[in-house]
Amino acid sequence: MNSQGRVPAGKPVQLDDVSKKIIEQLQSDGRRSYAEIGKAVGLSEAAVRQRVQKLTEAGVMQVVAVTDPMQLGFYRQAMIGIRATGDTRVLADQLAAIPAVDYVVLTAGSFDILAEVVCEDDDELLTLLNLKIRNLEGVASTETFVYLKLHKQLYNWGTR
Amino acid sequence: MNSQGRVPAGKPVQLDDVSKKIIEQLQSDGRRSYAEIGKAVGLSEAAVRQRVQKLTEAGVMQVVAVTDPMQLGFYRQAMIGIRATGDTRVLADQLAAIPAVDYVVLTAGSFDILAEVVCEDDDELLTLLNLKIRNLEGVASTETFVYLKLHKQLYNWGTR
DNA sequence: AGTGAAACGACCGTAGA
DNA sequence: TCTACGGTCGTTTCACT
Repeated sequence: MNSQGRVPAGKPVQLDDVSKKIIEQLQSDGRRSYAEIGKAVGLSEAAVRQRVQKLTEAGVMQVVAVTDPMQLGFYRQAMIGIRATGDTRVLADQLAAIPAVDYVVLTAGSFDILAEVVCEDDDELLTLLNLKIRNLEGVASTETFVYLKLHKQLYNWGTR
Repeated sequence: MNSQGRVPAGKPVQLDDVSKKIIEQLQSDGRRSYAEIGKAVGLSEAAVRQRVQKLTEAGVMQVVAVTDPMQLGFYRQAMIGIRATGDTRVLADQLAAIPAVDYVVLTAGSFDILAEVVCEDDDELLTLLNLKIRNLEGVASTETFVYLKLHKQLYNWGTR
């Protein structure tokens, strides 16, 4: 069970080179078999499986399907910078509850919150902005950055 | 092979409910077996396998490992808003080539480019900003939004 | 933490509706 | 595009190191 957000995190984990290699293997193909990964990293299948299980339980890594919004008919994406009053965490919760909002981060800088939204078209984006987001209590002002082209999107944070 | 970015995209695909359910299954666990998914969606193992293959080839979906930067020792993340001169695509290419940059999008608005960076600490972030990003030709000015708390992060764009 | 082996289950290709 | 089926390979469990 795990479609939303990042895992709460278990214990801090120190990764050796072998675990990093295992993660790299799964980053290029999440369905690669443990046996095949084992050959690539020089470990038995069972050992690979144990490590993957631990890494997953610890919240270091998870294997999931990621989808392309464009291919699914969501042609408008945007990042919305929000200047807020009051507790930004409360506001962030409300934003996160909106289905079209797929990313919320609290920031330091001229915005307090950055929220990424995925919409079918400009109409939906406008409605979302004017009737939902800007109506939330604690939203002082917003600035919208409509996506023209998604240029790079990495999922392999951290191993680089 | 596919660790970087979004697939160039094949043909536009119209998804029926069954395919959407298959994607949902894989979004909650990318290693769930085709047989098990078949039971859940009422299809044979072979049929599920065929659909997953097509969805993957079409670039609608991919199964990959995603990792948590924090757990891997990258304690500083930030979004960098960039105002640019000249061709933003050229600049975006240069940004994308920097390993610490995991996300680059060309936008309309008061920034021309948004780039997310993953760093080990403030030192690395400072170096990155001052010596790499702000030195790139075509960067007029930048604004940095240091992440205080990542609040929501969805990978299941598009099915909602 | 790791290996190896045997039973089981998943995966893959092909044939056929 | 789906089901059915058989061969192959991956996974699981367990005893052992």
